[in-house]
Amino acid sequence: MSIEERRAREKEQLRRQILVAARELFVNEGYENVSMRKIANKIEYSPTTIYLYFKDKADLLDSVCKETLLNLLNTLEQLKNDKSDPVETLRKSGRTYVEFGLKYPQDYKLTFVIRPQFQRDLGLQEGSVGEKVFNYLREMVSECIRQQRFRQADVETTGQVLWSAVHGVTMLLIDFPDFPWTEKDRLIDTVIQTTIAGLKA
Amino acid sequence: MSIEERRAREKEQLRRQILVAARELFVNEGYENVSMRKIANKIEYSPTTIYLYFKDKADLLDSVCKETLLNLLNTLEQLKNDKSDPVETLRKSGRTYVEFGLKYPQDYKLTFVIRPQFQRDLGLQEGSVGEKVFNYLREMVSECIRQQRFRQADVETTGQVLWSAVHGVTMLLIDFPDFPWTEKDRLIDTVIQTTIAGLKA
DNA sequence: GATATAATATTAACACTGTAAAGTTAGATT
DNA sequence: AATCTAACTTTACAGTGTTAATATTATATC
Repeated sequence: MSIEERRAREKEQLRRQILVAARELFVNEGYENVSMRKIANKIEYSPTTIYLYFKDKADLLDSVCKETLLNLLNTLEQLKNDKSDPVETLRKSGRTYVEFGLKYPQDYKLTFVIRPQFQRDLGLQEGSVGEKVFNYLREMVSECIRQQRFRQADVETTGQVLWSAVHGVTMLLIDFPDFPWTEKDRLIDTVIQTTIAGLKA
Repeated sequence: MSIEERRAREKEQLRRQILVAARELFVNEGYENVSMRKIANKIEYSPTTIYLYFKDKADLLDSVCKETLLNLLNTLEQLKNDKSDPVETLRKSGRTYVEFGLKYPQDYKLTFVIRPQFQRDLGLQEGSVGEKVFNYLREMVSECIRQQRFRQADVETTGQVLWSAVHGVTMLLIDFPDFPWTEKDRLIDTVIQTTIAGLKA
């Protein structure tokens, strides 16, 4: 069995190698400026080898994005221990989300804009990482409502409102870096605080 | 001079023809699935003719997007007459913005996501249509603050917060059509009302 | 009306792209 | 040692954006 295991390990290694190369290129040069040949060159394999590990270029993108979502989830869940003030935790989560997007802007766009363009029916399938991220948000929100820190309202809608706000400011800051924004940190805080204030009212 | 005029007219006509064909294809098939050859076929000219009217494909996209912004601006400015309640007008403007985005989702994404990817330094140049759209928002917001219907705050920041909210919900609804959203109209209203409520607090 | 000139459109070509099919090679099994 | 099989490569196809050179057309001049 050892041989098979080693083979499986090697196969997994090459898969990861492709993934790492693809992410690096996607992030640095943009998805549509990266060709399968470029990725292949980077890992020193022939272009078509990639197709033995990934169905096509979109599938490769898909796998890269799943990793990104996992990173986001891990980053967020580090805040979960803080059980003191649910509203404060939610605020911090919002900041963390936006900061994640701005720290890896290309990854963020890949995941939340480019991927849905190539991958149809991406509507939070059972057990997906995307679902887990949204579940995190659900928990935070429902705790705020349970403790009556938020106006009594639908958890789903409230969560979606918050997501809209943080996604909006993240996307705008990424896509229009030359726009005369208010000082960035202040803008992000104001977006989050305003939304939270609106949910209390 | 009449001949020159006719020529200029004809030239303008073909330019428009290209623009119309490009918009239709971009909107129906997505920017990256549309080739210059496809556009050329549609207007029954050779592919390279397009290059006599537009610098390249990105320039063509740019022109299409400028038109889209002009449409958005016109749609919004129809609300300007309503001088009664500035907060109500702002709310309506928000709804109109989102509805515009959802009515022409591909145009919206082209303008607010794809274009910035190809066109660098798109930071609201003097006299641009984009600037006019943001000026519209500025006016609305500053009237709300002047009449003390909003908490005393920076007009710029407040405007940017509102833009974040409506852009966010628009993008999410476009990009994740299969997500289990709350009933769409209710979500849009809640996003806008929550943000406005937060700006009052 | 013939010819020169300018504007406009086309053809051919280049260096790419994603990907399918067929061919090759190295290692394990018999 | 022969065979089988998984992994990888070569070749090829139909398509891409774009440039340079060429051809066509319509106007202006003689």
